[in-house]
Amino acid sequence: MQLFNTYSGKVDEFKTIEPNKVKMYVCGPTVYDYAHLGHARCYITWDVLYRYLKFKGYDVTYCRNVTDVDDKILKKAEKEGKTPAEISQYWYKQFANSMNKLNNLPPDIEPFATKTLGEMISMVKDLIDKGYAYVAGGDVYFRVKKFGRYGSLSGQPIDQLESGARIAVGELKEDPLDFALWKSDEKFGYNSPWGVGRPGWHIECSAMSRKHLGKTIDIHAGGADLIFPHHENEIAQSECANGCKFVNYWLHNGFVTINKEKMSKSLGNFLTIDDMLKNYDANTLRLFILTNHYRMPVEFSDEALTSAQAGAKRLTNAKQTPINKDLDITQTEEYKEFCAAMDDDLNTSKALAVLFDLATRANKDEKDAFTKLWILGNVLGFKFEKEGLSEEDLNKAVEKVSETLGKKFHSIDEILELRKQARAEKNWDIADKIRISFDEAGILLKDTPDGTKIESKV
RNA sequence: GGCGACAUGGCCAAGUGGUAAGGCAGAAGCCUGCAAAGCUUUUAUCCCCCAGUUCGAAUCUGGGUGUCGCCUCCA
Repeated sequence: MQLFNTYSGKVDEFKTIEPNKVKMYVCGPTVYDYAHLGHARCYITWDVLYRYLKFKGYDVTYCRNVTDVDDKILKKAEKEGKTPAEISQYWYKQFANSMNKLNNLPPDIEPFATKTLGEMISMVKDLIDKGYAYVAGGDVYFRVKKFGRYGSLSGQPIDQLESGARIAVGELKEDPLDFALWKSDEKFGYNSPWGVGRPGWHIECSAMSRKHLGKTIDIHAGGADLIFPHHENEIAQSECANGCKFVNYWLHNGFVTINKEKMSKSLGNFLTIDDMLKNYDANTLRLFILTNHYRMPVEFSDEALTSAQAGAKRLTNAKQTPINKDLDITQTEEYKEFCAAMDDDLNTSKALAVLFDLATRANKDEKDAFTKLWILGNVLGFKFEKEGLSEEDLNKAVEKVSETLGKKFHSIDEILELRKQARAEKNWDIADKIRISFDEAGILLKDTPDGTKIESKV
C-alpha cells in the first residue's frame, strides 16, 4: 500500500512499525459548535482509511482526541453563562451523533484533553528539563530554534516563518517563533508546577498520542490546515521530549470549498452536517466526498450533491440477494481491483468504479455480485440496509390520501389494499392519485413484479 | 514575499509516456396501465495556452494564463 506522506512530500510504501499492527491518530474536533461539511470530509476520509486497513487484516488502533479545553469553549461558556464542561459535553454529544449518522465508525480510543492533563504536564516538564522549553511568567514556551528540523513538515524555511511570527501583548517569549506549551489562566486553569493555567493546543495531541499509542506511531492524520503550525509543533514537542521519531506517515486531507473558497467557521460559509443530513442521506454525503481524491479540494454545490444522491441510490438500489457468507472476497477479481485502487494512496474514485460495475451486475442477477458489492461497499462505509419509513411520513401519507380521495383512511395497509383493487380493476385514476399523494408525503411508491413497494425518497 | 496544489466532455471525476475508467445529466430502445427502478445502445479525434523532448504526451521539460490553499484560530 502506498500513501502520500506530507513529511517526505511523496507517495511512500506503507510499512508498519510492528508487523500487522497500525497505530493511527487523527486530530479530533474542538467541541464548541456544530460540525460542518469540512469536518465530515475529514472524518469520513480517515474512517475509510481505518475501515480499509482493518479490511486488509491489520490490527488497527484508531485514536481520535476531543479537545475540550480551548479559548473558544471558554468564550462560549462565558457568553452563555455555563461551565466550560457543560459546553464541551453538549457539543461532544452533538459531534458524536453527527459522526454516527454519517456512519463513521467510532475510534478505538477517544481521549479528552481534560482527562490527559497529567501526561501533558509531565511532557512539558521533560521539555523544560531538556532545555527545549522555558518558563516565562506563568507561561511555558517551546524554544523553536533549538529543534533543528523545525519547518520540515510544512517545508517552510525557518527565516520565512520568522518573518510572519510575532509576540502578542503580555507574552514573554524569547523568540517570536516560540509557541506556548502552557498558558497562565487563573480563572479557568488547572494546577501545575508553573501555577494555575491551561495547556497549549499543540501539546494536547502530543500527550494524548503518546499516552494511548506510544512514542512512535504509524499514522497521524488531519486536515491540511493543521500542517502548520499544529503538526509542525507536535513534531517538535514529541521528538524533543521523547528523543525519537514521532510519526512515520503524516496524512492530510484537502478542504471542502464553497464558491471556490475554503469552508470554515471563521469565514462563516459553512453548512452543518446535521443540516445536510436533512436533505441527503449518509450514503450520498459519503459518495460526494469519496468520488474525489482525498487530497484534492471538493467543491460543494447542490448540483454535486444531487448527482451524488442519484449515484448513491444506484449503488444501494442494486438488486439485493442474501449475503453469501461462504464467499471468500480475497479470491475475487473485484477484490484485487478494489485493493489496487485503494492501495494507490486511497484512490476511492477508482474503487467506486468497481462498486458501480458490481451494482450493474447484481441487477443482472450475476451470482454473488451483490455480496461482493455489499462487502466492498462496507469498506467505504456505505449502508445497503433500507431505512425504514418514519411514523411521521406514514401518517402524512395517510392524511394526504384521505384528503385527495375525500375519504378517511386509517392505515397505510388499508390504502395499499385499495390501490391493489383499483389496479386490478384498471382504475388508474385512483391508483395514480394514491401514488402522487405518497410522493407528496416524501414516500416513493413503485409497482414491481413482486408487488407494490414503498420507500423513503431521501 | 515564502511554501504548496490544481486546470480532462453539459456537470463531477479517474488516468502521470502507447492512443481517454466511472458517476450524474441528455438521447434512443426494451420493460411498465402510466410511472419509478432496471436492462441495452449512445454522448471528448481529444485533455487551459505556447514551445520543446520522444517513433509516440492529457501524461515528461521550459515558459505563460487562470484558480485555490497554508504561512493567524481552523478539518
